[in-house]
Amino acid sequence: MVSVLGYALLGLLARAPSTGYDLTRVLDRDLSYFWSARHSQIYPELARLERGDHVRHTVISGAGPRPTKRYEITARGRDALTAWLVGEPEESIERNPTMLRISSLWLIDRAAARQLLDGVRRRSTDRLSLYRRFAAEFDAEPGSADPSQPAFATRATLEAGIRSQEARLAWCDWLQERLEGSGR
Amino acid sequence: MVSVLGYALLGLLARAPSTGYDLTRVLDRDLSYFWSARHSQIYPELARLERGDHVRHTVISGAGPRPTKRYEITARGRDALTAWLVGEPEESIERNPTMLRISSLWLIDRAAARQLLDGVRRRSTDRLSLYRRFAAEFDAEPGSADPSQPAFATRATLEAGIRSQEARLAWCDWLQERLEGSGR
DNA sequence: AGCAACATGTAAGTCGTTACATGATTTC
DNA sequence: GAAATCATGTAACGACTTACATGTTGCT
Repeated sequence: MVSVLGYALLGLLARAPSTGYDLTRVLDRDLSYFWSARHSQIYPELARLERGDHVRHTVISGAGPRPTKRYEITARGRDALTAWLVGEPEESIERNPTMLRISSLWLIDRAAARQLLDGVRRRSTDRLSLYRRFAAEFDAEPGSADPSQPAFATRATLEAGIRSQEARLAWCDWLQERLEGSGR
Repeated sequence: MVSVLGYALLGLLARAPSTGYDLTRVLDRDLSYFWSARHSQIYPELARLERGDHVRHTVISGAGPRPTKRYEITARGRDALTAWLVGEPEESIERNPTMLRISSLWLIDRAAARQLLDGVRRRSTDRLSLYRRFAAEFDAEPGSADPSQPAFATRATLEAGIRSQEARLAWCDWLQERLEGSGR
């Protein structure tokens, strides 16, 4: 039994062998816009994946107080990952704090509503420009057009992020018009 | 200290007094497309909100083995809710299993990729038609155009859902073209 | 010499899900 | 009279966050 976090780690390890620290940089610090995890979750999960023979490690030289471990995916791990990709999707339980706030928008006056909406718009704008910058970098590389390359998949997730933020910004305009339009 | 789930419950109770069972129907079964919770989480959370004087209950006649409790929001609860609405947003940690799958799309062949993408498209289409049906119902009512009515806020979240799904479907088309276009 | 980055682990606590438990009222 | 719905609670477990703990290497 592999958890979703386990599949996230397998997906990264299928791209390149990495240390737990490398994986943490991707999932905690960097561009973790569709999955995130802290190192305190990642290290135990790697140990569990190893117990299930989905990854294996070799000790390499490194700067930590403990032995530095370089993990790589096993054949069994790769099989489990590809089986999951086309398998039944988990019920994605949406938990969207922004929309939760919006659902109580009727409680506050127009000025407060504008403030709330401006915050949403600003964060969305920031996200969008970040994604567009990354997407441009990928488009400059050759691998991003080849479906068998990791860069292709990353570019696809970036496109989803871009379109999602564009849609949200258009929604902000729609809502603002409805707010201002009413003689409240 | 009120949790996000606490604010979700306060938001519902600000609309109408309810039993824990009523709240469960909304957050677990019904249209819980931006927040969800099970009854085992809701009942203890209501008790905690009551300890903090954010809600209060009165016992009414009902069909359960225990006394049926009708909760209503207090002035303090309403203040906490409106303060949260315009306060600092929590870091919304995106956890998107669909995009996690897509990020490993490069591992599988064209047929499997098409299968994965078709699943995404189908679920998105279903969601979209559901949201559109609900939105049409709201548009028929008068309150949905008045920003001080709960129906206005619900209609706004529905619009966000609609636009989000439309964007995802357009993204599916984009990705499919890029997949088929390459002579893989 | 000092600081940032490297590097891995555990512990305590919160949030959320699944399962256990119970029994009255309404509908067919 | 059987089944669905109403109605509230607890227990065990898994997922995730925050905090504790430690020490090396490389850069300035």
